[in-house]
Amino acid sequence: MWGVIVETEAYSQAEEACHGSKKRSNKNEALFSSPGQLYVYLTYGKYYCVNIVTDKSDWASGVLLRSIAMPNEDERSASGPGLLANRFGINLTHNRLKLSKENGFWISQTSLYQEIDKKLIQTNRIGISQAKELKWRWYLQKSRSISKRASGDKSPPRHNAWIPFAH
DNA sequence: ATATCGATCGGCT
DNA sequence: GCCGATCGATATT
Repeated sequence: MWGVIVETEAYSQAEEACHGSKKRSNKNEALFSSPGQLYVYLTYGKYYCVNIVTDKSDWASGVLLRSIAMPNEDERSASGPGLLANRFGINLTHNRLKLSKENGFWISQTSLYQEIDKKLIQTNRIGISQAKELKWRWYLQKSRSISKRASGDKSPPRHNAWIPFAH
């Protein structure tokens, strides 16, 4: 099972919206681990969210995977962090997992890369109450698989599918 | 088109 | 008891 990551958000210990900005505990320990590991948490009692740790150890950081466009699937099947985790079967047992082929989860460049329109929109993160001013959310402008808009965002296009996964 | 709301639950106060 | 890095349904402009 695979797809193209089309929407992400960044989080860092340096700002208040990051789960690791205030306390370090068993719950968020993964955020402080080394790059390439997963930080998975339960949100709203219902959904899991998946981050990839990016910065050095002992410095909380992560990129939240928000949407993935998948071939031969509904364009919204992994459109949003909770749906994404669901679709890929990721839960708390994957917390602290290191990305690698051996572990069954990894990221690589796709052969479709040349065909994809790589224009990005950079805007505000969704669902946070602090550090709202930071524009640390990015998505592929032409993707049809973007999650709901942040307030004040312009609507992502739902026409003009950006090539690969037309049904 | 935006706004509000309920479901659901582990961790914290 | 309160609160979420959510989602889908419903209500309202």
